Amino acid sequence: MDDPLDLAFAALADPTRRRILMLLLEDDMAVTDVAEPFEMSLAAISKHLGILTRAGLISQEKRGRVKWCKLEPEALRDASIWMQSFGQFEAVNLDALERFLEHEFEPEDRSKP
Amino acid sequence: MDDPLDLAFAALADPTRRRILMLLLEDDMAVTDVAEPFEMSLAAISKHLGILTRAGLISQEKRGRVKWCKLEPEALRDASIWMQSFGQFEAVNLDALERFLEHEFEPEDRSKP
DNA sequence: CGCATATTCAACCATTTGGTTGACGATCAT
DNA sequence: ATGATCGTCAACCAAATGGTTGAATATGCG
Repeated sequence: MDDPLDLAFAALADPTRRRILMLLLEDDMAVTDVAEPFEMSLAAISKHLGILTRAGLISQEKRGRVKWCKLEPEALRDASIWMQSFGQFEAVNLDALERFLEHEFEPEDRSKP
Repeated sequence: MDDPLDLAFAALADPTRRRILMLLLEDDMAVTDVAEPFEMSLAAISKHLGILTRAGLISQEKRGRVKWCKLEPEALRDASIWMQSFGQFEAVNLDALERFLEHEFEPEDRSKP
């Protein structure tokens, strides 16, 4: 039951946890700051972070009394590779991603508050 | 809770269901034939197939008394793009990627009666 | 018709999940 | 030392999950 794929997919199945990953995409964050935008107790967020950590999707490092959360894309890559084992999907995935990236690579997009 | 990404990732989180998808990669199959390699009741497999169907990962079509199960690659597309984007986020325009991913969280349905 | 095959349904069960609250151990600031 | 802040722990709860059985519903076959 602790198959890495099980853990990764199960972790990704929760919208709160996907939102957390998006937050961490911008920057490493303290647990309290991760929790701030959610209407949910700090303990609940702490649990979600524990699940993401066990799944390998993030890492946590305590410095002082602050525990910093950092995105770890490697585990996602494994899950991604699993999907690519569906040969027929690979082309679809990569094509779609490529189209997206190509479309979004137009300049002057770095002006985000 | 019926966010397509929730359903897709939750469906993929179970090893039995991933094995079923692998089986269907080879060919369309009847429910009984899908169940054959598993040491589990037919009813359990039928439930798993229902979950995969609601997630859009497979489709089921009844012909005669046999219900044929067929892989549906399209639903995997969004989940796969989501994952691959995270896995490769270092290489891309972060702002554009974030805007792209943000679209997944638009159903912020906090309008509870 | 009558029987076998294919699949689901319904009720039940144990375990997991996602959340709460309150107490607690660390750590920093004054 | 005192107190505020950061985060987890423990106990609890409701709901969902993954499985089981046994009955029920189609459908095909002889």
